[in-house]
Amino acid sequence: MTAERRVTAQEIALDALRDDILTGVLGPGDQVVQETLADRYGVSRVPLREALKMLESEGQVVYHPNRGYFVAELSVRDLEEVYRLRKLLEAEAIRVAVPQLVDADVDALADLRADIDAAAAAGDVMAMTAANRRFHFALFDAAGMPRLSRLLRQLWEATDAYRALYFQSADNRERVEGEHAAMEAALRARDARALVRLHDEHRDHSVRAVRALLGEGAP
Amino acid sequence: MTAERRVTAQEIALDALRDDILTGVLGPGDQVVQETLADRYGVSRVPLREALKMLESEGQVVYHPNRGYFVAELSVRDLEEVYRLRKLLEAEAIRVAVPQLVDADVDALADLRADIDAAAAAGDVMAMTAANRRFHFALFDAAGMPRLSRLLRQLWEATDAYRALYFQSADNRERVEGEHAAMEAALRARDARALVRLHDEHRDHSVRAVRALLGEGAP
DNA sequence: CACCCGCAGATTGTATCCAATCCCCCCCCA
DNA sequence: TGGGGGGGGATTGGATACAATCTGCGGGTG
Repeated sequence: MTAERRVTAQEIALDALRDDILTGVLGPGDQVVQETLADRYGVSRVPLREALKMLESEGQVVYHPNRGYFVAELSVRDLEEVYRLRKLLEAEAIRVAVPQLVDADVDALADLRADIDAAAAAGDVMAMTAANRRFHFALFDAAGMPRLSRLLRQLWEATDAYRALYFQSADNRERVEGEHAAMEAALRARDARALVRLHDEHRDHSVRAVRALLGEGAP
Repeated sequence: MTAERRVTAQEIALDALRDDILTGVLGPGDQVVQETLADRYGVSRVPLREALKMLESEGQVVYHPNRGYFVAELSVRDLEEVYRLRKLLEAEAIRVAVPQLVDADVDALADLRADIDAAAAAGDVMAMTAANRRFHFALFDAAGMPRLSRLLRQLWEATDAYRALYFQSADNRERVEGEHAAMEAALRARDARALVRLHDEHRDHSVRAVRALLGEGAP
């Protein structure tokens, strides 16, 4: 099912929208002007609107009938809620996944972690955020709970617009590198409890940074 | 925002689709033939497809490019996952909500509970499932965590196609009535721990019943 | 007899077109 | 001066039309 080839314009539009939101081309609060974007993506408005409906039900955009779609803005309150839910659900994913990991899984995770560091070294923030996501979700997906993965993806995407900013600070990138190394050690030790704790700290750092970003952004 | 009047065809289509899935007019595994349904709902295929995209990202239908949309089928494994996630998230909602409840909230919840019993007494299964949902979500929503509410709604909707069947048994209806009464008592006592436990038992009963339904359904 | 090619009907995917709605600015009037 | 219409342009909402794709079936072929 996941192996279905994608050629539809809706998929193109969905990917392009996600990318524009992630990279800040579409910033929080911006209206999504359908004709403009459809032209830019080389599709018509119908598949673009279908893509927007998916983003709407994920909470990445909000819809006002007859007025259009707007990139969702996160309040500090929203942000806290997202991270609180992530804490709950990621802990569950980790507790389920860790006992099932075989050595090959751990090695694969190590490779993914290396990708993050490589992207960081190359100074490619976009590649780094993408690799970062692959690393974390490889672990979450290992729980074998597809709905849980889906919910987590939604929660991560809700803060996509802010995550790229987070990684632009060299300080943050460095700290993340260290945290990921610690995670890998816990993985090798199959220490779920430690891994959960490391994730909690990891999130605490990033929520603090993003909260600061929100603080400036909102007058 | 929630107060926006809805007149768009997409909303009509979305409601109609949800209803058809809930009532079993569209059963698990059925293909959603767009033209047929669009005609039945009195809309064109464009807004119908937008509604389908929302259901897709909620997991109520699955999409195969160039083949169409199909009502999602739940495996026993899916079912267990949905209930496991509900357990986790509902416990969180309850723990947050209960300390914030004022007497008026509890009275409102009692009224909603009365609605369920009234519908049950009238033998109106559809009204009962609707009232049941209002009762539970009034509590969850009281946590003041809109994203949590949204995730819970998605999880509930994933089993909508099976919930109606559950309530068709008089045994189940009777047990649920007793469980709800116990919940109300715990609410009045502001006893979150007891309320969480009652919800866990409540879910255990229904997951068992739905699992039995799935067992027959899948040869 | 199994296989595969290809056609016809059905269904989906998307572009285009037009109607409905909204937003904003300007004008009018008290 | 302030408030209340009321266009007009911009934008969205939706229906239709057509192209692309899939599915099922029949016939030919090894």
